[in-house]
Amino acid sequence: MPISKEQKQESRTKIMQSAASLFLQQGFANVSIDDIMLNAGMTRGGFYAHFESKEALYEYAVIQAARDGAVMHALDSGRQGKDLLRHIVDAYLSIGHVQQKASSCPLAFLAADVGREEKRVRTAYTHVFSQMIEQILNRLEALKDAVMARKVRAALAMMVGCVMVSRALTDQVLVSKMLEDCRRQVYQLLALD
Amino acid sequence: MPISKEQKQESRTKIMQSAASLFLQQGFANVSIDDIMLNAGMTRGGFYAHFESKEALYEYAVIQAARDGAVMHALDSGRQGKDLLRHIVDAYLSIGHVQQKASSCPLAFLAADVGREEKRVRTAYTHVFSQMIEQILNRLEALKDAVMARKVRAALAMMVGCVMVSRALTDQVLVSKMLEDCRRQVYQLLALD
DNA sequence: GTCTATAGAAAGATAGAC
DNA sequence: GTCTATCTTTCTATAGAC
Repeated sequence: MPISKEQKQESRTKIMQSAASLFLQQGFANVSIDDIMLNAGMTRGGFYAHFESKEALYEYAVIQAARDGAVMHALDSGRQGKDLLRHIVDAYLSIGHVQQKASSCPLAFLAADVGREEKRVRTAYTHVFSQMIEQILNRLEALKDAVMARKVRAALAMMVGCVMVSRALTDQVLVSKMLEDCRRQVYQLLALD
Repeated sequence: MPISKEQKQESRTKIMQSAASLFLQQGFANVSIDDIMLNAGMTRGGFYAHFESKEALYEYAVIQAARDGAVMHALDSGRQGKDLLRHIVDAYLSIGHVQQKASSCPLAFLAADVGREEKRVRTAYTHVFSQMIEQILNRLEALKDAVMARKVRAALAMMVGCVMVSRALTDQVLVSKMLEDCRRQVYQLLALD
């Protein structure tokens, strides 16, 4: 790849990472193109050399957010079977995930926004969701079957709902209960004890 | 109450209902005060006789959304015990709840937005969430105990996560799987079979 | 490809008539 | 209390220099 093409790709990636991070923290509508570009170390005007509109960027930002997310990193760690599942569940249903807005799960914190977007964005979300399920199942080896697939989907729904609700709550005792209740049920559902 | 006070209250309620409906469907940031007032049958200027700002309204809109929601209506239906639980779960984890943006659960579709708001809004959400759990438990009579409370919280998290994710997905086969998987697990968790 | 400057539209909030 | 009119800010997107 020529130098200029490489540099363009580098800028493009920076923009997508910046957008993914800001959309996760503040929501699509609350982030301006100015915010995205300054956060990426550039200025407003350069944006349209990479994306035709803010909406068009959203599609790629969803995929970028998944790539940078904690679940994908856990999948890259080489863990397998129940060890992998425990690792994902413990990290996901933690106070840190509720409090630190910096590294949040895109499946949870982009869901409401994405549900209101056009088809292209929702298709990107669907792809990310399906791939995440599939990759988890592929690391379960002997445990992988249709029943396990159903359990993983249900467990993921519970984890997503738990962190979403918890982040909106002000009562920290209730947040702790939610995390503990859901962790316990997911453990039981996936037979992780 | 004098006529004028009654009329003011009536207008105020209309504004809150209009806002609750629009915030649920489009998200807080995508709805303008103009939208809210026109949807309530009034015009822009009158807004500030009722609320000091759009943010201040949000707090009351969260409570109004819960009052108008399907779960509260199920609680008002007089059902009790497992019959009530089945009724709530079946209505919640349905294609209708995923597709019809008109009457959505505020605990799910306001969560991401509320999590980014100031304390007053999040306190209103916390109050709504706690009350919903408490009211469900109070209708379970003999079934009500600490273990059941844990199960209800976990079940609610799964239901919230399921409809949130499902509404963002484009693959309708996957949506059906999510709804069915979660319904099955919630039934098992709450012993509704 | 990235910059500064700016056009054009939309939004939150206020002023004053009735 | 509700209306129309308007101030001010902010945003998306474009134009033109380098």
